[in-house]
Amino acid sequence: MKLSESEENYIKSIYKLQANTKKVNTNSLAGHLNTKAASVTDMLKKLKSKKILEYERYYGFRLNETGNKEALKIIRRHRLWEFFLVSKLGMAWDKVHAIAEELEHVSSLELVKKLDEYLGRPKLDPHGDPIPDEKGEMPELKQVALNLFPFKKNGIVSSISNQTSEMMKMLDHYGIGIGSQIKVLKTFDFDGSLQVKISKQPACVISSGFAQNIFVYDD
Amino acid sequence: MKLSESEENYIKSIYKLQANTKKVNTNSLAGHLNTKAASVTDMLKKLKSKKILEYERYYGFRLNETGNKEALKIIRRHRLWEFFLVSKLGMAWDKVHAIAEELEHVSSLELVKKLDEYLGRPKLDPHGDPIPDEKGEMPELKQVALNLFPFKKNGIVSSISNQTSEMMKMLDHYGIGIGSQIKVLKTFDFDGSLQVKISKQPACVISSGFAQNIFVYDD
DNA sequence: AAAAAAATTTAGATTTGACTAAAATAATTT
DNA sequence: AAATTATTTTAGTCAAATCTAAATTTTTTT
Repeated sequence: MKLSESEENYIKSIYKLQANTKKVNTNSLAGHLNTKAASVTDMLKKLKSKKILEYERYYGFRLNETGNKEALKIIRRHRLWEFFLVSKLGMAWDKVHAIAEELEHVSSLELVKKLDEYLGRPKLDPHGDPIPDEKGEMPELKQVALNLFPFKKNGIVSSISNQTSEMMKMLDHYGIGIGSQIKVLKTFDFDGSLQVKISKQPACVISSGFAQNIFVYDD
Repeated sequence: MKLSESEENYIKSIYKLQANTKKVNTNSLAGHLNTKAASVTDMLKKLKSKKILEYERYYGFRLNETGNKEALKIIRRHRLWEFFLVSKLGMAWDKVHAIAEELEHVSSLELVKKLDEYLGRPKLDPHGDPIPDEKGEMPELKQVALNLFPFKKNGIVSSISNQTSEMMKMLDHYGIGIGSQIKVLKTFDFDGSLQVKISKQPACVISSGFAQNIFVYDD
């Protein structure tokens, strides 16, 4: 299905709004997209005619199966790009959203597939939101601060909640970045510090305060 | 300067055409952009009013200083993305142009800067075309097949002119990829094979046929 | 259940970019 | 240098996506 940038933005917003309410209404979508209700109505007709949307006038709307699949593809691209921008380019996680909003509309299947592989098939984006897989399945995972992560489990670093340069220096020193493998071996009750193993490096000890800012999910 | 996708495509095409002829004419631009002369005229007026274009009706046109700078920015983005797609995602060099045509319109300055750094500030794209630097300067470099590259000079691999899986296997074996450092130590006249040093690996010998497909530029 | 308020849709305009057909201008040929 | 041909521009449409203002439908209030 070939979709315009605008259609894709509508689909994405409807997808997000319909998670909360059974039927989405025109005004809330207009609010979400920063546009006017009349413009929304126009687009709803178009999406209905493209058989992406269940829509009866005056009664609200929601995406059908096809629409949901399209939404998941767009969200997948968005989150993969966010992951790329943070983990590879080292951009701050609060700056990547706007750029990913543009990149997500480049829809080459091969590109998305190769990008996913290159990034190591990440499951969560840097905000901790799940990245739908190729089939549109959402991994049911949550990220947890490293100090709350269970012992001896393989974790993957999904985000860092402190983007200061001091934090960066420490991350760099320990060789920790988005996507790194990490395992907690034990904790010391005295000051809450943790012994951890990072990828293939020898085990080391990190402070509790440091660990609180490192978010991890179950591999 | 904020430019629409369409405006950017016009600017890019004018830039390319004006390299050959002093003044660009409407029909050739229409041909280049796969559109009609009348549409071109409309856009010329717009670009003139945006003070990007020197244009007198019926007499041809060319970009002014501002226009040239904008063109170079777009070309820079295009070629950096092509480099990314080939060197990092491993896409075939004849497939990346179409995708880069879309990616090039994402114009965040920070994105371009970080991408450039991440890629190691490449000077040529995978087709051997120069990548303008941040200031819009075009490096004056040409790629040469490795078998014709001078001895003992540091070269950077810029493209591979044979994208078969057999070739890929060999490249992989030798640890050669787009962006690799390479130096020719000597050649053997008997069969034209070359002793080369690749990045920090120990020197090794490669066949002349292999070297003919590896393009390199002077570092 | 009628009136008032809120939400939604329609009608008509606007902008961007493209198109066709006709008119204007430039270049070429005789 | 006049006529023909080629190129370019103008005039008028069209489609996508937006908007405002008015009309319609639903919901809420009295």
